[in-house]
Order: sequence, then structure tokens, then C-alpha cells
Amino acid sequence: MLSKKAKYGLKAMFYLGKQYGKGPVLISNLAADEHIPKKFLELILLELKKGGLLYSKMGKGGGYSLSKSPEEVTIGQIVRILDGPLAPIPCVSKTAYRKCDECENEKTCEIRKIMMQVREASAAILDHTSLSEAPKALFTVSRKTK
Amino acid sequence: MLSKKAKYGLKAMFYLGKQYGKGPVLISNLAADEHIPKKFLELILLELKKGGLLYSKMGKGGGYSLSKSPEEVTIGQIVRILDGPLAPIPCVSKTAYRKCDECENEKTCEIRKIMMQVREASAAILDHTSLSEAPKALFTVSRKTK
DNA sequence: TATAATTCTATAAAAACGATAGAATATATA
DNA sequence: TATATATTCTATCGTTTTTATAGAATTATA
Repeated sequence: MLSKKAKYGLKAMFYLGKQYGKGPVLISNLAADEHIPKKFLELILLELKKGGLLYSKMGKGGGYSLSKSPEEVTIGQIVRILDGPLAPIPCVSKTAYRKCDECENEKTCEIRKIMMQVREASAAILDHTSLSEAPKALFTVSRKTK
Repeated sequence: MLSKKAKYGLKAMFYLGKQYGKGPVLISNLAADEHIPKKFLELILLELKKGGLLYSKMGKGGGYSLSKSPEEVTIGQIVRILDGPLAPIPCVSKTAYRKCDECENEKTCEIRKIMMQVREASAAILDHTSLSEAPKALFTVSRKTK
């Protein structure tokens, strides 16, 4: 399940995507417009900034804006920063591989083989959908038996 | 992320799949062989039984076994029972639809459109992979732009 | 009746989640 | 330089979920 943090973050990023090029956006405005708890949103935007997706400026006339164009920001990037790896289990993550605690033999693990495919499918979608083209992309999953 | 409960459950189900037709399996044996905390495993097997995937018999000579053949039990069924819906957000779940708390307009929600596709892709894999064919199925995701 | 097994109920520790509070820091401008 | 405005940092807090564990109850067999 996507966390509320990630959901708020995605909302905020889409919002900033629409404001792209129009100067910095205030946290307060974003929070009010998207109905996100302001203090919580502060932390989220900070994480996204540290993740490289946002630019910010302090003081009068400051605020947040995308650090690159909406086309260049993928949903996958956002979700990874806020919720961690897309992979259902750590041993199939490409961006944050980790051996599973209980796993004896990674080569023969059936669970791993399946979750590998799930990760692959999810990543194919999330890493190829950007803030701008979100509503346009369509994906199909097809099945082949060896 | 898949919970430990679901991981243990999947391990147990694969194990029971291999023992299918050979009579009931003791929780103790299963727990020992797969290195799963026994008391925790009890709860898991009980859930899977209530979900209709397992048959059990109490008393001497009792134990657990699959309630249908391994081919008929899908990974999706198991994961749903133990971890809930596959959908990343409740509003795109087919088996457990729920309106998102924060959602204003489901029709125009960009997040929903994307997560719908993720759910579709995951379900396509998990609902078409069974305990027996797990290592054999292959899936590919292809992208089309409208 | 003794034994062996699942089932049920309750509890508990630890981690994750969702959120809030307040002080610190940086910036613009009057 | 002072003031207002904004992000940034650190700490905390309550709730829920996760990951178990304990023990009694129930069912079945021999």
C-alpha cells in the first residue's frame, strides 16, 4: 500500500508540475489547496528536495518549485524517495538490493522469482510515467509460458 | 512491501504444495523445516484456512494440507488473504474497493490512473501464477502511447 | 482416558505511520 | 539594520500495525 506520505507527495508534485515556470509556490498555499496537513507537508517537500526533485528558496519571495521539467520527473522517483524501493521484497530491488532475512537460497526461491516479475512490471510503469504524461500512458501485461 | 506474515505464508503454501497428496503436515514440522516461528505460523495457517485455501484436521494423525491442488491455488489468493488487497490504493482495488479519504474527484485523479495500471499489472501476474507453475511463467510489460 | 493435534483469546514488545510544536536559519526589502 | 517571511531542523507524541508469544480450550484418535 502506498503511504499517505507518498500520496500527499504525489499530489504536491503534480501541483508543482502545473505551476512549473510560474515561480516558487508557498507550502501554505499548497497545503491549503490540496488539503494536506501543513507541517506534515513540510517534511515531505524537504525529503523530495533532498532527493533532488525540488528546488527551494527561503525567505520572502521564496517557496518550492520543481528542479526539472515535469516531463523529467517520474512517478517512480517520487515513490522511491517517500516510500522506499518499489520491490515487494528487498532481494529483488534494483535500487536498494538487500538479502532477505529468512532466505536460504536466492537462486531457487520461488517467491523471489514471482516478486521479481512484479517489481519489473511495476517499475516499467512507474519509471516511464512522468508528471506531465501521467494520464496518457497505457500499459499491457502479456503472459508467456516457457 | 510484502509483510513477513505473507512471506511465511507463501513459504508454507509452497511447502504444502510439495506435500500435496501425501497426507496432513504438522505445524511443528513445517515451522522447523522452513524456519518459521511456530506460534506465528499457527495464526497464519488459520487465516489461510479461513480463506479457504487449507484443510485441517485436529487431534492425532491431524495436520494441515491444501484444500485443492497446487495448480488451483494462486499467489494472488494467498497474498490477498494475508496482506489484503493487491491495489496500491483502495480506490483501484477490484476485490476490496474503498474510496480514498482525501480524494475529491476519482474521475480526474492522476494518481488513481497510474495506480490502476500498477494494480492491473501486479494482479495479472499474481492471479495467473499458481503454487505449481510458479517458476515457469514469464510476463512482459509493454507500453503504448495513446 | 491419555495423547496429540489444531483452535482460540489475550497480551506484549517493537516498529512504522501520521502528525504536531517550536526553535533555528536564511532571504528580501523597507 | 530591523522586520517580516519563508524554509529548515529537531524533537516529540499518539495510534496503528507488525511480529510475535503464552496458555487455555477444543477436537480427534487409539
